[in-house]
Amino acid sequence: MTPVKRPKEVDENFVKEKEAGFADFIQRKGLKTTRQRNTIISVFFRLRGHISVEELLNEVKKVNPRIGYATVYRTLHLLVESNLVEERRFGDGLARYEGHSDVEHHDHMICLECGEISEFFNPRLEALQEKLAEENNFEIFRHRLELYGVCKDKEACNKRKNSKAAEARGA
Amino acid sequence: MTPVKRPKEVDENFVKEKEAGFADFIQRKGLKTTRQRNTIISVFFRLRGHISVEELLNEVKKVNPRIGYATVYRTLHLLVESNLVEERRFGDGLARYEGHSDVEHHDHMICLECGEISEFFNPRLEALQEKLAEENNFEIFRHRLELYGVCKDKEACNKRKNSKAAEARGA
DNA sequence: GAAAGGGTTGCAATTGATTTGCGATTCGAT
DNA sequence: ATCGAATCGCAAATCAATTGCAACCCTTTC
Repeated sequence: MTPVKRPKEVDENFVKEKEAGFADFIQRKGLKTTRQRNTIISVFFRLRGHISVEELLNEVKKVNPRIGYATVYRTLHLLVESNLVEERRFGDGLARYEGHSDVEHHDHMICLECGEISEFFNPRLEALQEKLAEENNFEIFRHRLELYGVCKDKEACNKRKNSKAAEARGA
Repeated sequence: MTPVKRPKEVDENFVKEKEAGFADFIQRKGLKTTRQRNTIISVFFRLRGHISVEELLNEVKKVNPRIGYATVYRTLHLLVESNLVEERRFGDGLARYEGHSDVEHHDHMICLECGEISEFFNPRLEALQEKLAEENNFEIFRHRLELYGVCKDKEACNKRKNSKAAEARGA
């Protein structure tokens, strides 16, 4: 298995690249650059993990409190359309967004106890999927694989669960 | 690849088994058998494929027009809780339900053109997932794999797409 | 560098799926 | 048949997400 590691610190080059990519997209589409969009994407690409709209909006509001849900939603749609961001749904009923192409395609393992989402990538898995599609006369554009279960390391798992619970009470 | 085949005809034994399983569950939980629940599960297990709540309600209303959304939703939740039915979401924003354990666990290929959902199962894929989880110190309870793409058989694909479009106009 | 045209924003209202409150009804153990 | 609890049906509420619209702000043009 190849666990996917995300950089720990904000990579300014990465952010710049994304911002440039978005500017390109905006231009190609004949849309406009705006203060709000800049704020949103700048904040978004400095976050890591699987961001919900609410989480993103909270961060965005720290920069510009007048930005509301609608603009965040609309900008996120543009980001998805521009292929700079992927939308995911893990069954808790709300969409999460992930800046990708830094870490290449990957799949997810979701712990039902502590909520930890780990990412992994395995070329044999990918190859096998291609093979199966081939046999079924099907062409894969993208796929989604999610493993739901629990961490075997109960100690670490409980720690995460508790810190999450504390967070929920506190905030 | 092992495509999963569903029986073409309603299998009365299968339906009976499911009904019995549900009765068991209801009893264990100290809940009650009701006319509505009986109707809903009887109708549900005679349908095949990935049923949306609306589809199910339509069918149910043919038997008892007074049954409404709430009861169907509530019954479906019980069915999921009892493990007789699986809930799935394919990204079109509405839940679909599938009676399972007739056809064992399987994954999905979804054509983005014609909407066809095919099912498949591959033991190597399953084994590989287990292996990856093992290496990551993770225990899998369940997983979800969806391949999104297009049928290579354009003719069949278009036919399905058109018949679906016609249906939408007609109904 | 002002005006024009069109995309964008923020807010509130809307949608669409799903859930819930509640009075009326039905179930099932006694 | 009776009684308490579970269930139903409906309408109202919820929740995430979308949309209508008047005010606003980019960009291009002159």
